[in-house]
Amino acid sequence: MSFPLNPEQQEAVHSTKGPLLIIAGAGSGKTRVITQRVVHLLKQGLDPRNILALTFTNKAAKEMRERIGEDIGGKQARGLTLLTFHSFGMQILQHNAKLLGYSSGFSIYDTVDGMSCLKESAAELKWSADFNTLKQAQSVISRIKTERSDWDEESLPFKALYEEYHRHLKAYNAFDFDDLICKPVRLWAEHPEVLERCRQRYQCVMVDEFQDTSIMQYRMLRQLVSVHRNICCVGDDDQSIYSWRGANFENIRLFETDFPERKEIRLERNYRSTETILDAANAVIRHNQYRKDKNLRPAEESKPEKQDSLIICHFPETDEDEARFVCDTIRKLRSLERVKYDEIGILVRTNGLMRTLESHLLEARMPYVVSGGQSFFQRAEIKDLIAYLRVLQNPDDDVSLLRIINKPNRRIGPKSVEKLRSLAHIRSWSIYETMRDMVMNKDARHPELAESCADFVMLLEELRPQFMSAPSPEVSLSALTKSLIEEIDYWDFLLQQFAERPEGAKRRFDTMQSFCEMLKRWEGYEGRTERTLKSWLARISLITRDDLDDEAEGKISLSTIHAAKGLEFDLVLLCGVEEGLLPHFRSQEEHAYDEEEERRLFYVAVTRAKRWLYLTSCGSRTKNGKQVECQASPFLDEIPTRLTGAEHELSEEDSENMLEQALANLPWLRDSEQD
DNA sequence: GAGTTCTACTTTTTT
DNA sequence: AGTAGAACTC
Repeated sequence: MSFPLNPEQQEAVHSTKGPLLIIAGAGSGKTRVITQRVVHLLKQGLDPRNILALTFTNKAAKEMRERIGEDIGGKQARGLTLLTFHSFGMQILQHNAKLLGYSSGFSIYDTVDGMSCLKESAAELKWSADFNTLKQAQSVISRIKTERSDWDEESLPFKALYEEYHRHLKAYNAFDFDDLICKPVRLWAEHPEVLERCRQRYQCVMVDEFQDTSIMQYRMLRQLVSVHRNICCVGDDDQSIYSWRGANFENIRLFETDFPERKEIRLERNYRSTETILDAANAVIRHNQYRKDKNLRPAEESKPEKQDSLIICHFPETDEDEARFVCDTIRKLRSLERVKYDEIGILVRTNGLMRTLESHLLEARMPYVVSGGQSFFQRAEIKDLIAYLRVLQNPDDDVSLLRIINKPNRRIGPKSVEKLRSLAHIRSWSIYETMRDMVMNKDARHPELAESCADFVMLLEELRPQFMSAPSPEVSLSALTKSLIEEIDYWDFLLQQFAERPEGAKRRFDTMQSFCEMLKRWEGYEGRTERTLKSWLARISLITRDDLDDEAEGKISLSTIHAAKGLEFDLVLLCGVEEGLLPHFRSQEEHAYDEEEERRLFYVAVTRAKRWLYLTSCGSRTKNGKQVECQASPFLDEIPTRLTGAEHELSEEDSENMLEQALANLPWLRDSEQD
């Protein structure tokens, strides 16, 4: 990737005034352009404090920060604001919490926390809502808050619940994910002086993955830059795969109308993939109607020494065969083409498909990492631990408090909780305040309740000052957290819970230990300015996936297509290219647009491949324990047949080559290390 | 209030 | 298949 910038890229980097829209096809060196542009701005003498760069994932932010650091040195980039949209929103809220009637130690609720809050709100309204209705309510509320839809017949019945939910959030001093965007927008509208300060500061704004912005995020941007209009958005409508969480790729068109004076640059030279793969990708995406027309073409400079391989479509009988085929292919290409493990990506549409693949990789002793899937921070034991920390930071957080009130068992069961709740309600206090008052004032009316709450209250009262004054030279947060785990004897609690399977308890306990290790590393990081509990909580509440993929080196990536966006591999194996999976059947019921999104997903998967692309589609697969018949995905037919080949049996020559390679690889003969 | 057994259903994707 | 929640028993 050390080619000089091509003319379009040059232009993008050097256009620093006024609105700029960069349509960047897959593999067109987008990240490089953004980082170079930042570097260029800095070299022009712009104060890094005046630059705001927004991304969608922590991973992207991290990568960009590293690349800028490499180019210009971290020191010169200090003060640069390079954040995810959500972190940016959170920062604004932290600085202005008071104006919204919050305090700055607020909690941030993920979907699960939000659901418990919603449940309580429903109970408050005497709704006997079942889980599915609540799920629906949650998605309606989110749609409203991202401005995907307005109140209509479908959502209106939930309006009372919506309001109650927000009353609860506020009482708990908590925000949900969507609040991190929509509250700052409202804050700016109601307090122009706050907006003005931001405008003054951020003279130059850049947005990555612009096609993933929601309408609310777009409004946020527009508010921010409407005066100086120095905004650069980089995106690719063909890679918009997040509309289910509010992404609105039409924002690209909105941008064109709102900023008629914009400059528009297209990056269509692809530095990543072989011509075969590009042809396939172009052919597929052409079937989409709602898109900006573009065509990826190979960059002239790109490597003629690499020969083009056909795209292999393979149709195994079952998912077991598919997994076996994946392992065989990896073995073969490693041997014949010397593909390295970390240049291999196995992509799937749904997390559910990973299990079989994983077990075969394990059996074949192939090193791999999974990205996507349940995050470290969503595991029950970690959520418990975080709930403790949150309650210490923010005692009004009833949701977190209730999560741990009886973990480990303190004889505060549903009955007691109900009582506490009604007492709290009467006085409009938080549950913690209610408990504390009861214990401290030896409430004679509820002796048993006060009795059972006493230890818990005393524990928290004792811990809070310690945590609040940490870190001090003597005590670190991580040490405190470790002792917290001891104090509550979580280990014992786990043993009880996993009486039958002590390994399960062990695993969970280890997870908690690694949480402490992470905290320790975070604390130890020298560039850190704030090491308080508050900032740690803020930091981790926006990490949903493990962006901390430390040890991906030398390992195969097993990933959902969504999680693979932005990555590239020499060899991509896309599994489960089946009707109902890709396109996913849930998408077929709804809008016509959704078929296009599924196609974009397929397109994203295809364009991850640099040299070899394998697509598999099974005759049947095990789903939820039962064997289900499968049909090949219609998307497969959109790849011109001249580009595809069926997988052939290994020829004699291949086998010989493989044997030869294997021998050459024997440790005592090998002279050069690989992987 | 805690522990046990049974049922139902899950996940499409993630900040 | 595995888990979470509900119902049921002590």
